[in-house]
Amino acid sequence: MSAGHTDVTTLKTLVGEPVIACETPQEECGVRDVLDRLGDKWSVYVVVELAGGVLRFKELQRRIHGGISQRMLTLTVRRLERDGLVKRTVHPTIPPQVEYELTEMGHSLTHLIKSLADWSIAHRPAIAAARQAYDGAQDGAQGATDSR
Amino acid sequence: MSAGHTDVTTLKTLVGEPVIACETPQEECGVRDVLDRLGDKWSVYVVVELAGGVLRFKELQRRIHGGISQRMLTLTVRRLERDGLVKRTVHPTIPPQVEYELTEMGHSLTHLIKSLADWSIAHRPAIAAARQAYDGAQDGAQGATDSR
DNA sequence: CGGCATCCGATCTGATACTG
DNA sequence: CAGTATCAGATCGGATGCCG
Repeated sequence: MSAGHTDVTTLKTLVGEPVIACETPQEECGVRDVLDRLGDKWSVYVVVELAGGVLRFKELQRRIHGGISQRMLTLTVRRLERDGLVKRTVHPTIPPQVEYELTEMGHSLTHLIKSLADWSIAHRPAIAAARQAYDGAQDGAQGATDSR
Repeated sequence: MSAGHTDVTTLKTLVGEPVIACETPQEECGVRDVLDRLGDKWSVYVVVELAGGVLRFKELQRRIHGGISQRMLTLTVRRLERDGLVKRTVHPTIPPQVEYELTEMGHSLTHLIKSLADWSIAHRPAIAAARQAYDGAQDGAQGATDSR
């Protein structure tokens, strides 16, 4: 995805407080690797759904909120498969039946996602509040009067 | 990446945007909140840099290697500020001086990013191998499964 | 120095149509 | 049902220019 990323030097500790250290210079600490995968719109949802068990294509699509398009589900699932996070099994029947499931590695990622979810849930109120405060301040700064 | 992604110019309009409702456990919906923030190209790096301490705009920009443009840094930092992850302090001096630092909440996110980095580093070899195996298996006619 | 606005190319996504 | 191909619209990200 993109070029020009931060190299490791930027991931180092700045003020003595060890934060995210990276030993391999020139490489991006791998953060970008994961983020590129987690970063896209649907991967996480697919992993989450698959965390619950094996699912067929259509079923997987049906479960994902917001309605992922067939195209995106295919792309997402392919990337996850390529990265070894998801295993795809094709049953040569008619009509075709393809099942998806997490690999060992995929499951291990699940735990991180869980942490992210927990954090998110825990801080959502705070984030929402911050958002409102911010937006509110913007309004006030501009306009005057009122309301809201 | 995301549907509701903001541009500074549209930040205000976002306010109470729904977060893809949740049907089952809350895990899924909460994830989106965080992911939208972690998902974009630079947020994580900014958080990482800020994890080490207070930084001024220019300094922050300088540290993010790969060269983040002023525009993106501004947008990124604004989003983080809006979400209450970063605190922005303006010193009304001439020339202006603006300092950025993580909030309490921002720091707590740092730990998660650390986990992500650790996971990523630990599994990078496996992912690389999976990628190669996948691409290799595709050999035959279609090439081009690029690596990104 | 910090930051907003604008033009513009590069990507990403969804909708649609077609195949095995 | 599962997947591929393609076209069009929405977004993203960088470069540039102006302002306080």
